[in-house]
Amino acid sequence: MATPMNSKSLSADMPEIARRIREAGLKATPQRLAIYRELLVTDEHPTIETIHQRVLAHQPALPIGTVYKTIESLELAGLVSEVSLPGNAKRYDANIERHHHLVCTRCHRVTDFIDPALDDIRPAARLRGFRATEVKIQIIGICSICQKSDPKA
Amino acid sequence: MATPMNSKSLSADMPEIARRIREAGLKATPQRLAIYRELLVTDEHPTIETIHQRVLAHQPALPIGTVYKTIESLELAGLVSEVSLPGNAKRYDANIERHHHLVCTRCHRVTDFIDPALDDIRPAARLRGFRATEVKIQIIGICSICQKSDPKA
DNA sequence: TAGTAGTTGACAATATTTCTCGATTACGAT
DNA sequence: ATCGTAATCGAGAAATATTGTCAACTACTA
Repeated sequence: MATPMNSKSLSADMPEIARRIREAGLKATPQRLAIYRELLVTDEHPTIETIHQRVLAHQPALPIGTVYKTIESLELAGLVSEVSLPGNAKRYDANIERHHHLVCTRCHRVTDFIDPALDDIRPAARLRGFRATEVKIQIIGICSICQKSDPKA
Repeated sequence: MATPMNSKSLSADMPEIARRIREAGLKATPQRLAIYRELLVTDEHPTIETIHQRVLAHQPALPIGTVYKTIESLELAGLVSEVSLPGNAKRYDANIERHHHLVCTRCHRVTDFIDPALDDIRPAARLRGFRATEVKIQIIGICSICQKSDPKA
């Protein structure tokens, strides 16, 4: 399999972003391009609130309701996925590759983590009729940055 | 290892529930007993709203704010844990044993799933300094009940 | 270039969670 | 058994997060 174009390489490539949106059956409006782009250029799994603040830097006066609706349509189209994490607000991710998450309990940063070995997990025999389509793994712990800042805690 | 007392066996054993609460350093108030009990007798990972409705059957006029505060204190005491799942409201679980979750995308039921083999997952070498303390696994798919009601979808 | 379905903007409404503070209560110490 | 006290509860306001409504607008198709 060829290396898929990753998120970062898309950061300034608006025509490519527009193409993806149209390919998914959605209209390529400037609001959608800007919002989708914010999700593509970050790996921080931002909330709607954070996405909104960042898009405002480029698109003044974009109402937050539009961010909600846009994320919803991107999610239905399969371009974006909700990430279930502790906390009040939902978080979103434009990384469609199969990947897992490292969750730091101290700084709450969530890092993407790709490991094909984990993808092979198939506890099928024990699932008593459950037909699994996907496995999501969260590794909870302390990230390297937090360990350095206070190694013993 | 002896079989731990599971949640179901506690369902009507209020003295034992009170003992656990005191052991965790909390006062054993009637409200707390009722709320903690609701979480112990179900495996449905209910929301605060659902817990509130169920407790109301036994304790009329209990305000929902008290449910929020009680769940928070139980969580801080380590008796209850938040379960991160898709959806708007947080969900809670009194099952402290190490376990994972089967998430049905059709009926949204979440079933506990214990598999010691999965507990051995240690992707340490690839984690570049991340110190893992816990692995949470969600198996996403279609549960057996939903498969029967519409096998091909 | 016009028609149309899909989308946006403005804002109301609802849902979820946290906070404040005076009243009450569980529990250890008398 | 009663008291003192810190923890907890009850009531309700407030803050935060999300969804809904609908008229105006616009990207895309023909």
